[in-house]
Amino acid sequence: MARPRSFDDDTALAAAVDDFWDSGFGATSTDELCRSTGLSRSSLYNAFGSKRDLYLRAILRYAAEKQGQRADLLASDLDGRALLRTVLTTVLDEQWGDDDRRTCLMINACVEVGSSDEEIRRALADNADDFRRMISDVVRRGQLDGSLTGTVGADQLAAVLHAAVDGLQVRSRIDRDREPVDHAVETLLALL
Amino acid sequence: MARPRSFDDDTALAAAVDDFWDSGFGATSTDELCRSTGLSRSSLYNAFGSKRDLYLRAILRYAAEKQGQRADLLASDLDGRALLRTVLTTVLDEQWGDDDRRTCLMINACVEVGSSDEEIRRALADNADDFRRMISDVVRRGQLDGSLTGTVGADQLAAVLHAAVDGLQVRSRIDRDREPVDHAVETLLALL
DNA sequence: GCCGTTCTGGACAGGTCGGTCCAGATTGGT
DNA sequence: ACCAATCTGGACCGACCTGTCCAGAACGGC
Repeated sequence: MARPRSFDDDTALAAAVDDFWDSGFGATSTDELCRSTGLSRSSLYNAFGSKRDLYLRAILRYAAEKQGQRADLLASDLDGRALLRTVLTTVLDEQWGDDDRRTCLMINACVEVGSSDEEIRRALADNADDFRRMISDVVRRGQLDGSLTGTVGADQLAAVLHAAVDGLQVRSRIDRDREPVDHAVETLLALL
Repeated sequence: MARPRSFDDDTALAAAVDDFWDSGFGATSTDELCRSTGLSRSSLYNAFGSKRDLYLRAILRYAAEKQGQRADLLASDLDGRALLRTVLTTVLDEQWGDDDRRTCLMINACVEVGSSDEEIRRALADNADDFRRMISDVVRRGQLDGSLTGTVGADQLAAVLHAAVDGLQVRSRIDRDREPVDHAVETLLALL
């Protein structure tokens, strides 16, 4: 009935995720988005509407991917304490393995956009809730198998652990050496 | 010998701090800096050199102010645990009292600029070290007066506490209700 | 009152920004 | 072979960006 699209939406979206992750929303130009996706301006705008809409789609895609990775981790048969350590170090591994040592796209978006766009805010909050729920599941597993102490509720601990790992990412942006960050993870685990 | 400046450098700098805190480095235009400081373009560039130099000065000024506030807090005669709670809630009070619920300028700068500018990176790292040292002092006080347990070293705990309060600020950007954040502070204190 | 020096207002330059628009290309259905 | 519908390349728009420049203003010292 009509001319078909000559590119794959999700492939283009993946490239946009990387751009926004690199430079944030404001500092990513539509020219750069065209370059990295390989799309012309018209195709980009025809497919995604606006830079802001594309940003929202990028955040949702990133969040869905992360949620999948979390499910994979939960399928592990490690005990609760070991799995919790894995969860925390996996986040930091990803950051320290990145050339620019980028913080999680979600943190970047929280800081840059925050609550100024309700739809984006909700996407960020949903992702944060998902992550906290996952951490809570891990802690609960540890409390049941005895590898973690059970004096404080898993949901409460998850909120603290989530905040701590986000803060460690911020710290990793400016630290030269990873050792203090890993040390903080061990200190955190020693408290549980 | 020459025409004197018709404005106060530090007053202008204070206005620049607020601009950069509002919008970050990239999204703050030099026009906006002229408007908020009341300076003309020539005066702004004559006094501060470039937008990047002004940004660095703004960060240093903000850090110095924060360091002063920390010294004031340390002069309190609260016991360690109560003072630690005050330190953490003061940070969050400031954020939740702000209309845009801005995260600390240092966090913003870490996320936006990171290590891409060595001079700025050092300023951010110095401030983070100062803050951790202060938290460490507070924890040590608590361990000496018995209000906090002494099983983990104060420096180690300070790193965790610093990360947690930074993470809670990120969370505060998108949460609608402050209660979960305060609850996390209490959970954190319950672990010590 | 004049001089050397610094400051100031505003115009200007050269580039980039997000977004629109349209003519022409490309398809599936008939 | 033709149509309706969608996609695509690239020109284009008006706004905004950082930084420069210069003519003239405003001072302290003499």
